[in-house]
Amino acid sequence: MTPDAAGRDPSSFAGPAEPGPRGRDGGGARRTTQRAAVLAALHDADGFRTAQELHDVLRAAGERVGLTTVYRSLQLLSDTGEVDVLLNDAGEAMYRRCERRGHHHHLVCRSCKKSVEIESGEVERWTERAAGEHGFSAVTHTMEVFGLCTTCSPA
Amino acid sequence: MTPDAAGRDPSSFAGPAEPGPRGRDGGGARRTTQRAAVLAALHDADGFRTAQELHDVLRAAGERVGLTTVYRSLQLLSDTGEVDVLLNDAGEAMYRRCERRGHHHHLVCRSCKKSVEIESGEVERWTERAAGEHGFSAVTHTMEVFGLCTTCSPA
DNA sequence: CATGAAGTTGACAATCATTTTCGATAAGGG
DNA sequence: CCCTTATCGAAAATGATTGTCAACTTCATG
Ligand SMILES: [Zn+2]
Ligand SMILES: [Zn+2]
Ligand SMILES: [Zn+2]
Ligand SMILES: [Zn+2]
Repeated sequence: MTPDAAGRDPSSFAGPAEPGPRGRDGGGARRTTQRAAVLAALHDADGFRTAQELHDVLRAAGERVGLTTVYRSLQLLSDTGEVDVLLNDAGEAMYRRCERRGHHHHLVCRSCKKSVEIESGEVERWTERAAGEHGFSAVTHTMEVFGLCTTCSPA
Repeated sequence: MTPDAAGRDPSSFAGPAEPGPRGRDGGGARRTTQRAAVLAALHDADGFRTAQELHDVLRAAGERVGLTTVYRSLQLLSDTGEVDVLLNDAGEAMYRRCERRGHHHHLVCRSCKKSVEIESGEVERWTERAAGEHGFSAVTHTMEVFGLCTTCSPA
């Protein structure tokens, strides 16, 4: 399966995208055309995309990139925090290049997958407090908001 | 009040992944030992469990229940809202029989998976407002809080 | 510019949770 | 008890994601 879709937290449950960058860069990250292509495709999309969708786009655009590489690049990018990941209903990972660097959430269109980055100290504070009241520590959370964007909204 | 049915499958991110309404009505829901066993096992657990974990428990208890049936029963139970579902890091579905019937969230122990049901009008209100400000309609959301419960907390 | 070590790639096989198949079985109304 | 039909469940299928590993780049160095 997916040992860790987000590239962290070896335990069973999901955790949010924690900012804690590991020592990283043990070796040198090379600049390859494939990796650049993936990032570019990701940049063109204004919504979340699955690895396979990105692969299709790349192939359609004439790029010679293997599906395996797309997966690896996305994994890498999400590890370094350059792209955000979220699991859809089917449990499939979807990626998106985000503007904000720190912790934030998303408002995603159920139809076109377009998304807006949102932030909420309110929610952050609430989760901390709620967890604390129950004696839980090392608190993290996940949260995604779905809906229909203006263009996809009926009538 | 929450316009949406609230439940547990709000996201509905993957459009065509909708298998459609189960074999609803048309006949009668029969009382089978297997289905009862699954519900019982679910009742005994005080935390979220995967279909396979539940199957293992049942088999270990001597129950003769097939994995397929466990999956089907859980699907059925979640459809009727009798159990809650959430996806873990690996995108695997985990189920739990909840006390609360309406929309609520969970505080889950990353280690033992024990969980507490929590509710928050604050968060509900916030998501509605945030989505509205961006022109999104038919808003739904997902949110889970993870941490370490008192017994699993180190030192 | 040549070279080699180490990071990368990609076709293909392997995983593995979940679903589908479909003949066998059990539930329950008449 | 009988018959219709929901349900089982073993096995095969599905499908996203990962592992494999030989061939291939990148890039620092001479
Ligand atoms: Zn849209
Ligand atoms: Zn947050
Ligand atoms: Zn615990
Ligand atoms: Zn809520």
